[in-house]
Amino acid sequence: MPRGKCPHHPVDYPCTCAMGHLYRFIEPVLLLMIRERGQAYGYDLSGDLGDYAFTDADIERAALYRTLNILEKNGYVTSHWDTKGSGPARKVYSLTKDGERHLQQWAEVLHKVSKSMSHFVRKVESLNGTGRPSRTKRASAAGS
Amino acid sequence: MPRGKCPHHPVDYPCTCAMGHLYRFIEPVLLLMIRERGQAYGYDLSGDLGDYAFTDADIERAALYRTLNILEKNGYVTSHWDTKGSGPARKVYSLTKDGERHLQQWAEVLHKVSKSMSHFVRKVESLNGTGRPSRTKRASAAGS
DNA sequence: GCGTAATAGGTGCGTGTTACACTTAGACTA
DNA sequence: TAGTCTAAGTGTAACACGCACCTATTACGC
Repeated sequence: MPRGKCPHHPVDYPCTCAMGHLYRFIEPVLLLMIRERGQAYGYDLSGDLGDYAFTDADIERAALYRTLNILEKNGYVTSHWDTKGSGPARKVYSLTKDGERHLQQWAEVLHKVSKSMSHFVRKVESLNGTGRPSRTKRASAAGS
Repeated sequence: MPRGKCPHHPVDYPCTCAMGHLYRFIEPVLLLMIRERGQAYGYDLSGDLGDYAFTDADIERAALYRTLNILEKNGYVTSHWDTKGSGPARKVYSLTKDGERHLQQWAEVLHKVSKSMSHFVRKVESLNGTGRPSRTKRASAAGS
Protein backbone atom coordinates (compact mmCIF):
# COMPACT_ATOMS: atom_id res chain seq x y z
CA MET A 1 0.00 0.00 0.00
CA PRO A 2 1.45 3.30 -0.98
CA ARG A 3 1.85 5.84 1.76
CA GLY A 4 -0.91 8.34 1.63
CA LYS A 5 -4.26 7.74 0.09
CA CYS A 6 -6.22 4.58 0.61
CA PRO A 7 -6.38 2.52 -2.55
CA HIS A 8 -9.81 1.14 -1.66
CA HIS A 9 -11.66 4.36 -1.05
CA PRO A 10 -11.61 7.53 -3.10
CA VAL A 11 -11.45 9.86 -0.11
CA ASP A 12 -8.39 10.97 1.77
CA TYR A 13 -9.98 9.80 4.98
CA PRO A 14 -7.50 7.74 6.96
CA CYS A 15 -9.71 4.70 6.95
CA THR A 16 -8.19 1.98 8.96
CA CYS A 17 -7.18 0.44 5.69
CA ALA A 18 -4.40 2.94 5.98
CA MET A 19 -3.19 1.06 9.02
CA GLY A 20 -2.78 -2.09 7.03
CA HIS A 21 -3.63 -5.61 7.96
CA LEU A 22 -0.81 -5.67 10.41
CA TYR A 23 0.14 -9.05 11.72
CA ARG A 24 0.93 -7.23 14.94
CA PHE A 25 -2.76 -6.61 15.32
CA ILE A 26 -3.73 -10.05 14.13
CA GLU A 27 -1.51 -11.84 16.60
CA PRO A 28 -3.15 -10.72 19.87
CA VAL A 29 -6.61 -11.10 18.38
CA LEU A 30 -5.94 -14.67 17.36
CA LEU A 31 -4.49 -15.47 20.76
CA LEU A 32 -7.65 -14.15 22.42
CA MET A 33 -10.01 -15.97 20.08
CA ILE A 34 -8.22 -19.29 20.51
CA ARG A 35 -8.07 -18.76 24.24
CA GLU A 36 -11.81 -18.03 24.44
CA ARG A 37 -12.73 -21.03 22.35
CA GLY A 38 -10.29 -23.40 23.96
CA GLN A 39 -9.34 -24.57 20.52
CA ALA A 40 -10.01 -23.38 17.03
CA TYR A 41 -8.90 -23.72 13.44
CA GLY A 42 -7.98 -21.08 10.91
CA TYR A 43 -10.90 -21.11 8.53
CA ASP A 44 -13.34 -20.92 11.40
CA LEU A 45 -11.47 -18.04 13.01
CA SER A 46 -11.44 -16.11 9.75
CA GLY A 47 -15.21 -15.84 9.88
CA ASP A 48 -15.36 -13.98 13.17
CA LEU A 49 -12.06 -12.15 12.95
CA GLY A 50 -13.83 -8.98 11.92
CA ASP A 51 -15.67 -8.82 15.23
CA TYR A 52 -12.43 -8.90 17.16
CA ALA A 53 -10.11 -6.88 14.96
CA PHE A 54 -9.01 -3.40 16.00
CA THR A 55 -9.61 -1.90 12.60
CA ASP A 56 -12.41 -2.23 10.08
CA ALA A 57 -10.03 -3.47 7.42
CA ASP A 58 -10.83 -7.07 6.73
CA ILE A 59 -8.00 -9.38 7.53
CA GLU A 60 -6.91 -11.70 4.77
CA ARG A 61 -6.86 -15.41 5.21
CA ALA A 62 -3.29 -15.38 3.93
CA ALA A 63 -2.26 -13.14 6.81
CA LEU A 64 -4.31 -15.23 9.21
CA TYR A 65 -2.68 -18.51 8.24
CA ARG A 66 0.76 -17.02 8.20
CA THR A 67 0.25 -15.52 11.63
CA LEU A 68 -0.97 -18.84 12.99
CA ASN A 69 2.13 -20.54 11.64
CA ILE A 70 4.33 -17.90 13.21
CA LEU A 71 2.56 -18.23 16.53
CA GLU A 72 3.21 -21.94 16.42
CA LYS A 73 6.82 -21.51 15.39
CA ASN A 74 7.29 -19.19 18.34
CA GLY A 75 5.70 -21.66 20.71
CA TYR A 76 2.59 -19.66 21.60
CA VAL A 77 0.17 -22.23 20.18
CA THR A 78 0.22 -25.91 19.41
CA SER A 79 -1.77 -27.68 16.74
CA HIS A 80 -3.06 -31.07 15.73
CA TRP A 81 -4.89 -32.23 12.63
CA ASP A 82 -8.56 -33.06 12.99
CA THR A 83 -9.51 -35.45 10.22
CA LYS A 84 -12.71 -36.70 11.82
CA GLY A 85 -15.08 -33.91 10.79
CA SER A 86 -16.54 -33.65 7.32
CA GLY A 87 -14.64 -31.77 4.65
CA PRO A 88 -10.90 -31.24 4.47
CA ALA A 89 -8.73 -31.79 7.53
CA ARG A 90 -8.64 -28.97 10.04
CA LYS A 91 -5.52 -27.77 11.78
CA VAL A 92 -6.76 -27.21 15.31
CA TYR A 93 -4.84 -24.80 17.50
CA SER A 94 -4.76 -24.19 21.23
CA LEU A 95 -2.72 -21.89 23.46
CA THR A 96 0.41 -23.03 25.19
CA LYS A 97 1.44 -21.76 28.62
CA ASP A 98 3.74 -19.37 26.80
CA GLY A 99 0.88 -18.26 24.60
CA GLU A 100 -1.24 -17.61 27.65
CA ARG A 101 1.46 -15.37 29.08
CA HIS A 102 1.96 -13.72 25.72
CA LEU A 103 -1.72 -12.86 25.59
CA GLN A 104 -1.57 -11.28 29.03
CA GLN A 105 1.41 -9.22 27.98
CA TRP A 106 -0.33 -8.15 24.82
CA ALA A 107 -3.18 -6.93 26.99
CA GLU A 108 -0.78 -4.78 29.00
CA VAL A 109 0.78 -3.33 25.89
CA LEU A 110 -2.55 -2.65 24.22
CA HIS A 111 -3.87 -1.10 27.39
CA LYS A 112 -1.07 1.45 27.22
CA VAL A 113 -1.54 2.00 23.51
CA SER A 114 -5.26 2.42 23.96
CA LYS A 115 -4.70 5.02 26.68
CA SER A 116 -2.22 6.90 24.54
CA MET A 117 -4.64 6.92 21.66
CA SER A 118 -7.56 8.20 23.68
CA HIS A 119 -5.24 10.83 25.12
CA PHE A 120 -4.49 11.83 21.56
CA VAL A 121 -8.19 11.99 20.76
CA ARG A 122 -8.89 14.16 23.79
CA LYS A 123 -6.14 16.54 22.78
CA VAL A 124 -7.52 16.86 19.29
CA GLU A 125 -10.98 17.51 20.66
CA SER A 126 -9.69 20.13 23.06
CA LEU A 127 -8.09 21.91 20.14
CA ASN A 128 -11.50 22.27 18.59
CA GLY A 129 -12.66 23.88 21.80
CA THR A 130 -10.13 26.69 21.42
CA GLY A 131 -12.04 28.13 18.48
CA ARG A 132 -15.30 28.37 20.39
CA PRO A 133 -15.95 27.66 24.05
CA SER A 134 -18.70 25.07 24.05
CA ARG A 135 -19.34 21.40 24.79
CA THR A 136 -17.25 19.46 27.28
CA LYS A 137 -14.65 21.57 28.92
CA ARG A 138 -13.49 18.75 31.18
CA ALA A 139 -11.75 17.07 28.29
CA SER A 140 -8.79 19.41 28.62
CA ALA A 141 -6.65 17.86 31.33
CA ALA A 142 -8.24 14.48 31.95
CA GLY A 143 -5.74 12.11 33.47
CA SER A 144 -4.06 9.44 31.45
CA MET B 1 12.08 -6.46 12.24
CA PRO B 2 11.56 -10.18 12.16
CA ARG B 3 8.20 -11.46 13.18
CA GLY B 4 8.33 -12.78 16.67
CA LYS B 5 10.80 -11.77 19.29
CA CYS B 6 11.82 -8.19 19.79
CA PRO B 7 15.39 -7.61 18.65
CA HIS B 8 15.99 -4.94 21.27
CA HIS B 9 14.93 -6.79 24.36
CA PRO B 10 15.87 -10.32 25.36
CA VAL B 11 12.41 -11.21 26.62
CA ASP B 12 9.51 -12.44 24.57
CA TYR B 13 7.39 -9.66 26.00
CA PRO B 14 5.51 -8.02 23.19
CA CYS B 15 7.01 -4.65 23.90
CA THR B 16 5.62 -2.02 21.67
CA CYS B 17 8.82 -2.32 19.70
CA ALA B 18 6.94 -5.24 18.24
CA MET B 19 4.52 -2.77 16.77
CA GLY B 20 7.23 -1.07 14.86
CA HIS B 21 7.87 2.55 14.24
CA LEU B 22 4.92 2.71 11.96
CA TYR B 23 4.60 5.81 9.90
CA ARG B 24 0.89 5.29 10.30
CA PHE B 25 1.30 6.08 13.96
CA ILE B 26 3.80 8.81 13.34
CA GLU B 27 1.57 10.64 10.92
CA PRO B 28 -1.28 11.57 13.28
CA VAL B 29 1.13 12.41 16.07
CA LEU B 30 3.05 14.80 13.88
CA LEU B 31 -0.16 16.42 12.71
CA LEU B 32 -1.19 16.99 16.30
CA MET B 33 2.17 18.35 17.38
CA ILE B 34 2.36 20.77 14.48
CA ARG B 35 -1.22 21.82 15.09
CA GLU B 36 -0.55 22.46 18.77
CA ARG B 37 2.57 24.45 18.09
CA GLY B 38 1.20 26.34 15.13
CA GLN B 39 4.41 25.63 13.33
CA ALA B 40 7.36 23.40 13.97
CA TYR B 41 10.42 21.86 12.33
CA GLY B 42 11.57 18.26 12.24
CA TYR B 43 14.54 18.28 14.54
CA ASP B 44 12.58 20.10 17.19
CA LEU B 45 9.64 17.69 16.93
CA SER B 46 11.93 14.70 17.26
CA GLY B 47 12.77 15.73 20.78
CA ASP B 48 9.24 15.53 22.12
CA LEU B 49 7.91 12.84 19.85
CA GLY B 50 8.30 10.26 22.58
CA ASP B 51 5.77 12.08 24.76
CA TYR B 52 3.15 11.91 22.05
CA ALA B 53 3.81 8.52 20.49
CA PHE B 54 1.43 5.63 21.03
CA THR B 55 4.17 3.13 21.74
CA ASP B 56 7.32 3.31 23.80
CA ALA B 57 9.45 2.50 20.81
CA ASP B 58 11.46 5.54 19.98
CA ILE B 59 10.74 6.95 16.60
CA GLU B 60 13.68 7.40 14.31
CA ARG B 61 14.52 10.73 12.85
CA ALA B 62 14.69 9.04 9.46
CA ALA B 63 11.05 7.99 9.79
CA LEU B 64 10.15 11.42 11.10
CA TYR B 65 11.65 13.29 8.17
CA ARG B 66 10.25 10.87 5.63
CA THR B 67 6.80 11.16 7.17
CA LEU B 68 6.98 14.94 7.11
CA ASN B 69 7.87 14.84 3.43
CA ILE B 70 4.97 12.51 2.71
CA LEU B 71 2.59 14.73 4.65
CA GLU B 72 3.73 17.65 2.55
CA LYS B 73 3.49 15.68 -0.70
CA ASN B 74 -0.07 14.76 0.21
CA GLY B 75 -0.94 18.35 0.97
CA TYR B 76 -1.51 18.03 4.71
CA VAL B 77 1.28 20.40 5.66
CA THR B 78 3.17 23.21 4.01
CA SER B 79 6.70 24.28 4.74
CA HIS B 80 9.09 27.16 4.40
CA TRP B 81 12.77 27.49 5.15
CA ASP B 82 13.77 29.50 8.16
CA THR B 83 17.31 30.72 7.66
CA LYS B 84 17.21 33.45 10.27
CA GLY B 85 17.95 31.40 13.37
CA SER B 86 21.42 30.28 14.31
CA GLY B 87 22.66 27.01 12.91
CA PRO B 88 21.53 25.24 9.75
CA ALA B 89 18.30 26.26 8.05
CA ARG B 90 15.10 24.82 9.48
CA LYS B 91 12.25 23.52 7.42
CA VAL B 92 9.25 24.89 9.25
CA TYR B 93 5.93 23.12 8.79
CA SER B 94 2.35 24.12 9.46
CA LEU B 95 -0.98 22.43 8.83
CA THR B 96 -3.06 23.09 5.77
CA LYS B 97 -6.84 23.08 5.84
CA ASP B 98 -6.64 19.56 4.49
CA GLY B 99 -4.22 18.61 7.23
CA GLU B 100 -6.58 20.02 9.82
CA ARG B 101 -9.37 17.83 8.50
CA HIS B 102 -7.04 14.88 8.25
CA LEU B 103 -6.15 15.27 11.90
CA GLN B 104 -9.82 15.28 12.86
CA GLN B 105 -10.39 12.13 10.86
CA TRP B 106 -7.40 10.46 12.44
CA ALA B 107 -8.96 11.25 15.79
CA GLU B 108 -12.15 9.48 14.77
CA VAL B 109 -10.26 6.45 13.55
CA LEU B 110 -8.03 6.25 16.61
CA HIS B 111 -11.03 6.67 18.86
CA LYS B 112 -12.49 3.52 17.35
CA VAL B 113 -9.20 1.67 17.50
CA SER B 114 -8.70 2.71 21.10
CA LYS B 115 -12.15 1.46 22.01
CA SER B 116 -11.53 -1.86 20.26
CA MET B 117 -8.26 -2.25 22.10
CA SER B 118 -9.71 -1.56 25.51
CA HIS B 119 -12.49 -3.99 24.67
CA PHE B 120 -9.79 -6.52 23.94
CA VAL B 121 -8.10 -5.76 27.24
CA ARG B 122 -11.35 -6.16 29.17
CA LYS B 123 -11.97 -9.49 27.53
CA VAL B 124 -8.54 -10.75 28.46
CA GLU B 125 -9.01 -9.56 32.02
CA SER B 126 -12.42 -11.19 32.28
CA LEU B 127 -10.83 -14.45 31.23
CA ASN B 128 -8.59 -14.20 34.25
CA GLY B 129 -11.44 -13.32 36.55
CA THR B 130 -13.74 -16.16 35.66
CA GLY B 131 -10.99 -18.70 35.60
CA ARG B 132 -9.98 -20.43 32.43
CA PRO B 133 -12.46 -22.64 30.62
CA SER B 134 -9.82 -25.22 31.46
CA ARG B 135 -9.06 -28.61 30.01
CA THR B 136 -12.32 -30.14 31.24
CA LYS B 137 -14.32 -28.03 28.82
CA ARG B 138 -13.30 -30.13 25.81
CA ALA B 139 -14.35 -27.47 23.32
CA SER B 140 -15.85 -28.67 20.07
CA ALA B 141 -13.94 -26.16 17.99
CA ALA B 142 -16.87 -25.19 15.78
CA GLY B 143 -18.49 -23.42 18.70
CA SER B 144 -18.47 -19.81 17.52
C1' DG C 1 -19.16 -40.50 -12.71
C1' DC C 2 -18.55 -35.68 -13.53
C1' DG C 3 -18.79 -30.73 -12.92
C1' DT C 4 -19.41 -27.30 -9.49
C1' DA C 5 -19.37 -25.29 -5.04
C1' DA C 6 -17.97 -24.99 -0.33
C1' DT C 7 -14.56 -25.96 3.01
C1' DA C 8 -9.77 -25.93 4.54
C1' DG C 9 -4.97 -24.62 4.40
C1' DG C 10 -1.87 -22.88 2.22
C1' DT C 11 2.23 -20.53 -1.47
C1' DG C 12 4.44 -16.93 -4.85
C1' DC C 13 5.83 -12.73 -5.61
C1' DG C 14 5.93 -7.62 -6.78
C1' DT C 15 5.88 -3.66 -4.28
C1' DG C 16 5.98 -0.94 -0.14
C1' DT C 17 7.93 -0.23 4.59
C1' DT C 18 11.30 -0.53 8.10
C1' DA C 19 15.58 -0.10 10.60
C1' DC C 20 19.99 1.03 10.63
C1' DA C 21 23.89 3.22 8.79
C1' DC C 22 25.58 6.87 6.39
C1' DT C 23 25.76 11.78 4.19
C1' DT C 24 25.57 16.79 3.66
C1' DA C 25 25.98 21.17 5.54
C1' DG C 26 25.84 25.59 8.56
C1' DA C 27 27.52 27.76 12.73
C1' DC C 28 30.03 27.99 16.81
C1' DT C 29 34.38 27.27 19.54
C1' DA C 30 38.83 25.83 21.17
C1' DT D 1 41.10 23.61 11.07
C1' DA D 2 39.32 20.20 13.60
C1' DG D 3 35.55 18.96 16.37
C1' DT D 4 30.83 19.36 17.91
C1' DC D 5 26.10 20.50 17.80
C1' DT D 6 22.21 21.40 15.03
C1' DA D 7 19.37 20.27 11.01
C1' DA D 8 17.72 17.60 7.17
C1' DG D 9 18.12 14.31 4.81
C1' DT D 10 19.61 9.50 1.58
C1' DG D 11 20.90 4.32 0.67
C1' DT D 12 19.77 -0.09 1.13
C1' DA D 13 19.08 -4.94 2.70
C1' DA D 14 15.70 -7.34 4.94
C1' DC D 15 11.22 -7.79 5.84
C1' DA D 16 5.98 -7.29 5.63
C1' DC D 17 1.90 -6.64 2.92
C1' DG D 18 -1.68 -7.51 -0.43
C1' DC D 19 -3.32 -9.78 -4.04
C1' DA D 20 -3.55 -13.65 -6.93
C1' DC D 21 -3.16 -18.23 -7.23
C1' DC D 22 -2.82 -23.32 -5.83
C1' DT D 23 -3.97 -28.02 -3.70
C1' DA D 24 -7.05 -31.17 -1.59
C1' DT D 25 -11.49 -33.09 0.49
C1' DT D 26 -16.32 -33.53 0.80
C1' DA D 27 -21.19 -32.55 -0.72
C1' DC D 28 -24.62 -31.93 -4.20
C1' DG D 29 -26.99 -31.73 -8.66
C1' DC D 30 -27.37 -34.13 -12.92
